Amino acid sequence: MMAVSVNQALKKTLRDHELKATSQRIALLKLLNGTSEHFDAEEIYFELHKRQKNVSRATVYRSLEALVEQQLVTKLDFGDGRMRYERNQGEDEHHDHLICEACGKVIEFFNLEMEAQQIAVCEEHDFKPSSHTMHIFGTCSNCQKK
Amino acid sequence: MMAVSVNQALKKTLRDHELKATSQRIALLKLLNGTSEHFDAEEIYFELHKRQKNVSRATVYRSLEALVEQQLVTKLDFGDGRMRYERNQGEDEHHDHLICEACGKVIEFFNLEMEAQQIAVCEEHDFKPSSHTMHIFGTCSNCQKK
DNA sequence: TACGAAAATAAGACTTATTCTCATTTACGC
DNA sequence: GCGTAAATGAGAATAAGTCTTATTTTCGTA
Repeated sequence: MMAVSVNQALKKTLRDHELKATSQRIALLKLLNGTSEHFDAEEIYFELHKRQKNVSRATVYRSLEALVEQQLVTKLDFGDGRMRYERNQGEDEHHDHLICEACGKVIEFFNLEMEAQQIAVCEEHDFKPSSHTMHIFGTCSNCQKK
Repeated sequence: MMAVSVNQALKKTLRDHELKATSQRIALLKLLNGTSEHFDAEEIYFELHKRQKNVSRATVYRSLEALVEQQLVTKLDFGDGRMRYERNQGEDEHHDHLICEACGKVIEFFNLEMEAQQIAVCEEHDFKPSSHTMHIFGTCSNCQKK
């Protein structure tokens, strides 16, 4: 059935990144794969248990770390004291975030001009960038009306 | 002597912002005022003690919170698990940061075009911004040579 | 200048996200 | 199928930051 080949694909993805294909990592990837939410570690732990995958908290953290290192997952810091995680879809799926302080909603955006300016700033300072965070905090359309 | 009038000025600053001018807050402002470093709470605690101001940790956190709320101080999150603080110099001293992952050096920059793009993105999404973080991580000029 | 209410502080207990330890289990090349 | 290196589980440990409560301080008013 379907599930088998999905698992096979995830196994291959993991192995292609020099990670052992443990059932825990497969479950974790599958979870992040199937959502646009930005889960934190505790939510991931809870969601996996809901799906009968009793992965330990330590493994959640360790696996996420490994996946982030392999750039299969991105670690996000929205400034509220815990990290969030999102699946990297393709090669060039980079985006930034608008974060609503009222309802927690996260809007993803990409702005080429902004990226270009970042590169320009780095060049000015002879700085070699490896990553960046661009988060705009404020109030979303919906929450402004309330 | 000099120190008196500096203290008087800081007292006025605090009172102008509806904060009681306690010796702890004055010492804290004076510390941040006199440095371009981005101290974390523990460093501030340590520096104050070095200067014979035995402010408690709780007060360091509470005072910083009050100063941030009054926009006298900016709270920065460089993603390493603790918050940093910097004095706001004037009204329009906003800037972003290049952070060297090798030596920890922080380079401040301001890019008008980038700020303009941020506003444009917000308008596109009918999003009302209150603040943003733009941090570029990478390797500084010096560390690239090593 | 002294008084008193409200606010701020000190000290340390507490919380919460994350990391570490170590005994046990699992993946996977042979 | 075997052996070894890597991964996991369970819970202890850590660390940044918050909370509690008794005490002290600020500052408007007398």
